[in-house]
Amino acid sequence: MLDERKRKILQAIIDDYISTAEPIGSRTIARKYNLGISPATIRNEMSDLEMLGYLEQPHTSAGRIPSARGYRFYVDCLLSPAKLSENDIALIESWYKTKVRRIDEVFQETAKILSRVTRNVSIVSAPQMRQCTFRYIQFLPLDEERVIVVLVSDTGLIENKVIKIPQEISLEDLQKIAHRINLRLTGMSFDSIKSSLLHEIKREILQQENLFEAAMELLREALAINSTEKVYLGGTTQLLEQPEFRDVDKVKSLLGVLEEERVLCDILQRQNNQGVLVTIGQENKFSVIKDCSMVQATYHIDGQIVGTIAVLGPTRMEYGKVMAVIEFMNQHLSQLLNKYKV
Amino acid sequence: MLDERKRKILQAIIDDYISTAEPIGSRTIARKYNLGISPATIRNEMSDLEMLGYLEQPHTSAGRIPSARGYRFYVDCLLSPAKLSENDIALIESWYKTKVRRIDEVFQETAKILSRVTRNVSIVSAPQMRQCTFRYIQFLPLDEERVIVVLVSDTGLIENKVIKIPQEISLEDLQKIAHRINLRLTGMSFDSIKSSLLHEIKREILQQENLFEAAMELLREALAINSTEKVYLGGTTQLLEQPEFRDVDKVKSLLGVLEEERVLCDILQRQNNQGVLVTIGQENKFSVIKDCSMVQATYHIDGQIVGTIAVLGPTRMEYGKVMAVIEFMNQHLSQLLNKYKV
DNA sequence: GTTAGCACTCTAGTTAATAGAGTGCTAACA
DNA sequence: TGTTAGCACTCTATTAACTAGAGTGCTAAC
Repeated sequence: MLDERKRKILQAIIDDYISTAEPIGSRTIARKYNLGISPATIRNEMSDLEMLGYLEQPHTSAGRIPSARGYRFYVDCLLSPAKLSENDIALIESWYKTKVRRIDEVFQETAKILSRVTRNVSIVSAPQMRQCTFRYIQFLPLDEERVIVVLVSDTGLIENKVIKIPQEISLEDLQKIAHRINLRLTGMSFDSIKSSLLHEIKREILQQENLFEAAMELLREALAINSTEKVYLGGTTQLLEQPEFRDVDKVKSLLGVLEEERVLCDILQRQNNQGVLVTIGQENKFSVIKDCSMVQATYHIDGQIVGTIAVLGPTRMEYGKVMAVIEFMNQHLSQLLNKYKV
Repeated sequence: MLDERKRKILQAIIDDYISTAEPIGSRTIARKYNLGISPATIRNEMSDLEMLGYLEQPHTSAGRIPSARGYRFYVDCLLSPAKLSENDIALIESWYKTKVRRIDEVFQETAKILSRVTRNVSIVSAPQMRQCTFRYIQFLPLDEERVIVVLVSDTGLIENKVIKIPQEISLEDLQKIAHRINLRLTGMSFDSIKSSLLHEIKREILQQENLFEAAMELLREALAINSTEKVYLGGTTQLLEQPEFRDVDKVKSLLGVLEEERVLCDILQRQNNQGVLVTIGQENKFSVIKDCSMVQATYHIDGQIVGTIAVLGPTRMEYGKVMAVIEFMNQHLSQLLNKYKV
């Protein structure tokens, strides 16, 4: 659709704008990039590119900047698949190694690394337990009134919670109940453990005389552990580095949104294909980030979607690098999680 | 030291400055606060107050603003102990109630509430396990290569971690070891569990033939769980609301610091008395927050210091309200934690 | 001791002027 | 026909000059 020369000029403009954040004029292009044509010719081409919607002008006598459509074309057609630099890879791997591995630390650390390498805000959603498979439930003693419920998933996720128990139930009772529950639920996905099933188990335990009611309550509470999805955020400070966020009010509105965990979950779109997804400007559903771009990928365990990692920044983003980082980190994280898996 | 009239004027100026963030002139004071004296008189008094170091002038023809010393006097002598409004109390309690109680959620929630009510940044340090008492250690199965170590403290803190086990050790072996360890360590503070003691236990287990080496490694790893102190941060966005942080660079440097968990720990000073501690401007040891003030309190369980809650904001802070909130939340949190305690 | 009056100071905001970057058009050129 | 040089025109950002306003500090009167 675009001839070779237009592509080259568009690429030059976008590359330049990404690194300088300043509108680019025809002279600059002619000087910096040896395309063998004069500024005047470039001017004509730029005018065409603007007509076609790939560029826009902040005002008449300024240079051009890429439009959302320009970025889209850049990402889809102009970007050669970049490889991460040796340096970055080494950096990433060393960071991962230094930290002790508790599973939630892995996510926190991933968010941190992502933001440092890309110099943008990162969002990492942890696997939702509800998508995992039930492995077992266990009760540990705490005191006369309370026990610790430990819920373990197939993927090695562990949740614990302190809950009250009625006086009439002993720890031994609970452990018996846990045993029964485990027999019935092991291997099922948390999602498929519906209340109908719980009713069945309840009937079974009913024969175990009077403790069913309390026990059921307990179980329901225990299974409620995994209701909220966890999201890890990294490098919100990076926002302030970007010239497009020189304005405090802009930062404020964006940071405000990022603090809301629920909104974050919504922003991340679950997707099923393995690739890296780039959303540019208004393509985002949420108006707060309509002048931001997001690069995200979803990681899997055994083909099951478990979570998403993403980088959020201004539309003027180093797409090539960010995409490479996201891809690399995604693989890395998947590997790491598979180690934890049974 | 200051006569009644000077106090009244100083109080008026600081009150006004706290709410407006603008330098105050003598006319304004005369108009807003009915002190029964003319602007000229107030001017003289203000001049005195400046000489004494309680006020300062941004430039000759501007009004006066409080100095750090002025704030200090205000906090120490002028502030009548404020009570929280019914409204705020209701708000706080409703917030606490809505959330499910997992112990780390309590801290996260506390940070959030603190920042919302005070409209400032809040910092909450969680109890360090090392200051708590060992209750028991338990191993739960995960797969052939890994087990989950669960560490439970006296205060109801629970830590878990997935660790590798050498092939030659069975889960039963581990449980025996756990039993022995528990016999020896229960009731001791984590801090007092030194390597010398571990050596002793090692010798004991040694008789249990070949698994001591691996088991010790395991235990050491397990006990390392609680090495890092956890800090919860709330409402960093609130910073941007304050006019003193209109400047992006200021925000950047402060937010950058707040992202470093280690620095946060250092900023919070452990203190032994029960009261609320106010640190104003340069009184802070850390230069990054030298134009900030901090209000903090330390919460206890059984007289043991376990953690700190704090509010950080510009020196121009609603000290009265913030102090009241900190005090209230501190008590509230202590109660809550004592519920979790054995 | 308090107050009114007044000259003086400093800032923040407004206006005016200027330099610079960039465009678009026209006409010449290969 | 595509490319290029030249030039007038446009718009912004920066600087400089100016002004209004708020506030002080001093003096003299009450």
